Amino acid sequence: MSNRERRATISDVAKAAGVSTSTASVVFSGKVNVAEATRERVLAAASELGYTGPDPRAASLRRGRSGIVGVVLAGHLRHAFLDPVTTAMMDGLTDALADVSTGILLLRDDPFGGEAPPIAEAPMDAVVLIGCSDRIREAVEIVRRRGMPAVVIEGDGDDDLTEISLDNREASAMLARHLADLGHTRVASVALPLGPQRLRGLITPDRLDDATVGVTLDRLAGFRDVYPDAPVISTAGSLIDEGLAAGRTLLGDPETRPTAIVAQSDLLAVGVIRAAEEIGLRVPEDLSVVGFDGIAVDGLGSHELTTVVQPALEKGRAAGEQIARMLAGEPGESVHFTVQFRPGETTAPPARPFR
Amino acid sequence: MSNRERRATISDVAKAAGVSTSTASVVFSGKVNVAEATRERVLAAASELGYTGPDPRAASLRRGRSGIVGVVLAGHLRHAFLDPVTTAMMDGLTDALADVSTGILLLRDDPFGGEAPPIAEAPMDAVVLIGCSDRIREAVEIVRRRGMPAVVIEGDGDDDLTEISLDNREASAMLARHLADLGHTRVASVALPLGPQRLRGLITPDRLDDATVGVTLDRLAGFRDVYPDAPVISTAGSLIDEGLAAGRTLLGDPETRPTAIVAQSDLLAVGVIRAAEEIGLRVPEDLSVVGFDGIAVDGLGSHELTTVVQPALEKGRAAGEQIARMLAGEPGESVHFTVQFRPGETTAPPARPFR
DNA sequence: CCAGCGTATCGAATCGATTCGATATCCGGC
DNA sequence: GCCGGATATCGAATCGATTCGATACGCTGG
Repeated sequence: MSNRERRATISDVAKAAGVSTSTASVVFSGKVNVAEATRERVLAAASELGYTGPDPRAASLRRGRSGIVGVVLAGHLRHAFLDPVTTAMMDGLTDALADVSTGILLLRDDPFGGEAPPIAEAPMDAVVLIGCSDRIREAVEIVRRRGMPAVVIEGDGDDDLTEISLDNREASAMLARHLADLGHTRVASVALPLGPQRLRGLITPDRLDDATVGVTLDRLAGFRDVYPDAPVISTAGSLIDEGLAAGRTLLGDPETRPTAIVAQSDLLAVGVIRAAEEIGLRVPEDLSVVGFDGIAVDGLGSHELTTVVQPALEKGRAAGEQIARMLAGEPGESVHFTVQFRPGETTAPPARPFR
Repeated sequence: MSNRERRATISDVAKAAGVSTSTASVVFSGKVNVAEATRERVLAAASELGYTGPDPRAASLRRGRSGIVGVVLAGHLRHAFLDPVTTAMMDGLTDALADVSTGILLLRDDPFGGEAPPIAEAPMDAVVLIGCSDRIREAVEIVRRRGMPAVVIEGDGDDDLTEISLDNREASAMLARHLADLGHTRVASVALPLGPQRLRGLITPDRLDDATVGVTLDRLAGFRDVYPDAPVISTAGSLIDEGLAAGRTLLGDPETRPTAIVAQSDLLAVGVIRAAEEIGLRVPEDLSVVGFDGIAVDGLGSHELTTVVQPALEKGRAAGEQIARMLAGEPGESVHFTVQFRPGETTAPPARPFR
């Protein structure tokens, strides 16, 4: 009711109930037995005074825990959440963290070099870093200095931090080999962004040198293990529209047109297939396409794409579990996941075996 | 370096630098002038001791602010972020909040009646409630008692809380009238969920009584303003696949088939169009379809759908701005937004004007 | 009837910073 | 040479809870 008055504190409640603040405190935290009568008296006093429970700010100072786990996503939020893999990971993460945290703090990885980045001054107990740009590296350094547990998902781990990884290279090689086994020799690839600038276009050796996104590089390396000299186009993100644009470029010239395309994500693959359909190519008869991720996308019956399924939800969950462990004082353990090949209906032997 | 030792505090730093803790404090907060020499001495001592800046927990207790704004989304996270409107709002929100907050705390609106809901014990300065179920009502109550500013986006506001709203009813009526003007008399609608159970199927009067989602009801009311008796099917969410399923149901029987369908979201509309195409109906010749939202969806050239465009980003931004105002001590003001009609190529006069 | 034990409550220290009024220092001006 | 007024620094109170060792009390068993 009272608007401008100071809010009641636990010692006000204690006083009103005729007990010590310590007793009042345990009534709320429940960590110690309290006589039923006392408990009721305190609760009554609390509701009398409009006390809504311990101030989380004070509690977190005293306990040294705020119950908040931060998540840093590479790139802008809107962009990140467009990716089904990211959302699935977030889902697994929140799930695994439910017991140990009240919520997930979404941190912008500040593009502006403003005084202090949020990651340096947010009241959190631990951090999960998802995706990886050069900025992440910096973030890891800050977090480490602050002495809080951190888990990196799909970052380029150099040293001893806990990370959740995927066999990107092997998986990509497996997909490429699948195409090679079918007899494809003229193959191209559509890649995820190479760096924070998200430049589109053919990947050249010097662009590779500047690249910072580990996932892209690993998947590319796997592809190149099988097709060392094949052309690769980078995109601005894992989007159907990006795959469409890249597909148009790759398929534009009938002379140089590949017979198969390895897309670094399912969404890109869908875009490539659209591009093929646009110009009258049939998939898989005229063009084979493989993706990566194995996610179900709304509006696309998900059963046809030949791809590898990555355990996105489990990755998030694993990250959450490691955070929970580390908060409990145990050391974190890196976890490595493996994809599963899922044959679909978008690959077939090339129409006119080349050569 | 030291692993198990107590972390350095600001008074350690002050001692090492030979100044008072108050001086050391202002070196970090920058709120008061400090002589350059002193500042450097303190900074040197800090880095010497591995001090990484004031503990956010302590700071937030003292200041009474944690710099965190909570966001409660109806339903599960994964689901919420699938909706482009939600992500756009989040974008606007984080944007407007950048100055006043270090990050957005994603709160689950706990499905389990576990002791204390996160919203009651998270250390945040204000809350934004998005979407509206009955649970939100409860949440508002808690937040109000805790005395923190709150803004509701598209909730069913009863009393004096600050809310961001949209002219859902008028907009829907406008769309329906557009169809009426074209001559459609046999019209149906595909609605968003009515309640947290997200039941699919024909909406009956008694189902309406139990409905809790304001947006759905408002859009439905607008539609019924023009077509009072038309059939309406509810879906489990704003998804292409849901629109597809509903479309199949509505269009299944050639006898009762409508000549136009009002979908309560663009994604639903896309699904309906797919359903029409499946059974060989042409849009708009055989079936007119209108949507709602006016968002650009990846993978769908967005230029054809007849719809209304809602300022999703601005809604989020407005919410953020109101939060910022309220945190500055000014009273919050509700903001009402208006959609804009965007004619597309999915509506036309009915093929055989009925009757 | 008393020793011994378990349970409920209490006191006081502590978490780590921020902030404001007070004090010290230094300068120019008269 | 002294006073008024900036400017920089300091002291101490305070934010609101949690926690642990100590105390008081009631009960059981010998």
